[in-house]
Amino acid sequence: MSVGLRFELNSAIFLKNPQDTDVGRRIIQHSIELIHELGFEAFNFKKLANKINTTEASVYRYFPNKHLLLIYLLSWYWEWVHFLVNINLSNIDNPEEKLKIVIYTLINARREDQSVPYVNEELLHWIVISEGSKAYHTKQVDEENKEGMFWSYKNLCMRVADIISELNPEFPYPRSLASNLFEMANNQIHFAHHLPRLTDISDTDSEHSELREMMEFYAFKLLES
Amino acid sequence: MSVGLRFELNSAIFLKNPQDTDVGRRIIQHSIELIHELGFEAFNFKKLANKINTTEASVYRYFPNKHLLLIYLLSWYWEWVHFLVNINLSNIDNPEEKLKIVIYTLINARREDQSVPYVNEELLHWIVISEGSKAYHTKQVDEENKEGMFWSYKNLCMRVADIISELNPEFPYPRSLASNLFEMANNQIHFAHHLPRLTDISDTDSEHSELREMMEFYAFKLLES
DNA sequence: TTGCAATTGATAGCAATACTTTCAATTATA
DNA sequence: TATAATTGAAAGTATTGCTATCAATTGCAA
Repeated sequence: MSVGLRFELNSAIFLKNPQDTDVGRRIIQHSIELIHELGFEAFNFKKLANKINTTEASVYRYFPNKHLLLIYLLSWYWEWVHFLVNINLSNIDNPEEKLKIVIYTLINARREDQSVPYVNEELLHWIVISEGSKAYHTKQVDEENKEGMFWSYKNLCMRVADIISELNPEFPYPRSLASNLFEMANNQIHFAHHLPRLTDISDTDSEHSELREMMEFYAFKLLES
Repeated sequence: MSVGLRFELNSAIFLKNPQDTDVGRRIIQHSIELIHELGFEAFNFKKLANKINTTEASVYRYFPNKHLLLIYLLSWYWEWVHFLVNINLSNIDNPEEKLKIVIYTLINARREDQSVPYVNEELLHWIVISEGSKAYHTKQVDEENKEGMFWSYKNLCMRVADIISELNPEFPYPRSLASNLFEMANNQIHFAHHLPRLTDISDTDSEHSELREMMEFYAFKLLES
């Protein structure tokens, strides 16, 4: 039984596709809850196995370790955002409008009603914000990158870079601006929440409209010719 | 015997000031080398103790755990950059010039000749780039922040925010721009090195002059009125 | 210079983590 | 209904993260 959306993630990330089985989907669902609850450091496969009434060994049959599970969740998230971006851009021609929609979707993906029963997109967004950068801040980045494990993130990033270039073909830093917008979106939310002196946006704004305004200001100011 | 520079870091970070003793300074020196060599995840106090011919127990007498040792090293780095910024700005009045110098110092601090015998500033810079964000991406951020453990970073960031406001008092996002410049400096170097499709700057440029140009472009474009 | 305090070294130990292995029971599929 | 794939159960191992104890050494103060 296949339910709802299904993303084809790089098979180097997992040992057995968790989208295919009940245990697999329970791993996804409850690892999101547990990582969100405990933080990535305190999270482990034993606790996860207990929570979903299975064994450590079974979890290890899907993922070689918790780091790859994290990469899996993050890739899933970026595939999902990419999917939403595609939907939201389908009728749009004006590149300015496109960039605005991208910024909106980056920040507010969780508000879209496209959803998957075993994924809590809002919690997953918090994981992306709090733990996302750990995916590629390791000694094994290069090998993992060679295996294509960051493809989902890079691909979406480059999609945005293309829109930036479309908007202003003379702009010399489309990729850096794109990746910076992604990092900024996450960091500024994180700072607003935990280190408020590092940001001008407030933590109370659950729609992130201040952040959205700021990011639009950044992007369009930088891109004006 | 006190040697060279000495920074007063928040005493909540350590149990005993490592700057004061020989073992302490060896901990600093060799933890930098070892974290750089192994990455933060594979680094631990046992390996460190072996490397400096002491015991695990002794290391634990200085730092309660490796996470706080990381925070210590990062704080040391930001204090040191702050110190260099202060020196480099001492005769400068023009706020544009100030911001340029800040950007230069952020990226090229390791080239300055002010140095401390037991700290390899170049390696430490790599640690800041690769492991820096792990300091505040944990479940304990809020407690640690309450204890003032991120003061060095926040303080320098706010110093830069002040320069930004001086340059353009109307600019609505001085803190966000400051923190974004910090994050950008690190991330773009990291990307150039490991995930080159996420940036427009190249990895070959050891002086980071491309990055510097880009960051100046960003800052001044955003701040023009 | 003796005497006390602080620091370190050496050793041991313990609970938790990150896996791996084996084998039997169950479930899907052909 | 046979066969393969999947899971559960249990046990085991090496490493990690950390604490405790006590003796040896060193620093400093009277």
